[in-house]
Amino acid sequence: MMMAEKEDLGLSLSLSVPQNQHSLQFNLMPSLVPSTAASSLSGFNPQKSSWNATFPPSDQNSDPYRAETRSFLRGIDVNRLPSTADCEEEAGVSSPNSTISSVSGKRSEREGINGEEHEMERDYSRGISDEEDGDTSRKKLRLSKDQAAILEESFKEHNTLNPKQKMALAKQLGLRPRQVEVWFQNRRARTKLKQTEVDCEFLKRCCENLTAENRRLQKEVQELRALKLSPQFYMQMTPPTTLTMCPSCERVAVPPSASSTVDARSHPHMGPAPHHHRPIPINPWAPAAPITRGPTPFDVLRPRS
DNA sequence: TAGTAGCACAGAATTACTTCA
DNA sequence: AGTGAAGTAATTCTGTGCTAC
Repeated sequence: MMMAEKEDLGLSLSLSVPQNQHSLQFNLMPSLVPSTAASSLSGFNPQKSSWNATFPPSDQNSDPYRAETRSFLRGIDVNRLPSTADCEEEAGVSSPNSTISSVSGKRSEREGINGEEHEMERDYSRGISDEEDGDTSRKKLRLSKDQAAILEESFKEHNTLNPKQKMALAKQLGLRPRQVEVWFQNRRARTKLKQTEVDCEFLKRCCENLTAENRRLQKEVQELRALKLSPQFYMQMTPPTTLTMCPSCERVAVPPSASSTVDARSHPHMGPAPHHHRPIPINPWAPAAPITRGPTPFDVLRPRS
């Protein structure tokens, strides 16, 4: 039933946003990206659309059809009170292969209808019966499988419609342009919802993985801390007490007696000349500060630049 | 040129209805 | 037969961008 229908919708979703919108480019865990991501919404690519060869994609900024519509609208009063025909069109009409369960009530009055569309709406209103006309409850149409399939196909080609596309599709389906428009609106909403679900799932998995990684690292830190306390570890290392650091320049140095990679004589503050202050021993094993990390043995032994 | 009104359109939220378990 | 959940067509509201004045 619904599940099968849902699959038929062909909702191929991914983390990328369709068309011109920016992709969600998480690079956290590439391996986690759902397989659908790669092929996501490829159907929406307007560039390869064969439909667009017939009907240029709608462009809000430079849509010639909009301009056409506007210039037409300039000739009519779009704010007029609904005519009888308009009222009838509001009652809605079922296409031959779709089903209507009840009769619709009101509809936005602000909506302007361009000439062609207007005529079309009126055409559909002709078949209305008296009983439908009198019913004030909202009409709900059930699209036939064929209608839904065609709508899906065109949605795959492009998820928005310009007026010409809308008209053509409405004509093809035997629906009112408004119905086609509404279907596309709802379809976009469903797509977005599905996309959000996918995104949430992905982020959830990212979070889980990061938590696991964090736990692993914490454990590693604990192990290293435990290790540094063991005598064997000390044996392998130069005793920290032999290391000294100049508090002035924070360079590591060793007393002349100790062998080290850093020659105290070459150190400006620790040469034969009397030092202006006493070098302090470095304790690399001091517990790290809660926020700023204290020096590790590796930090101390690493030659400074 | 800037400001504004009118318009179309899209998205979000919601309602109302249908279908099914 | 009644009911709740899910799906979806339709409505309403709001924001945005464009055009004409």
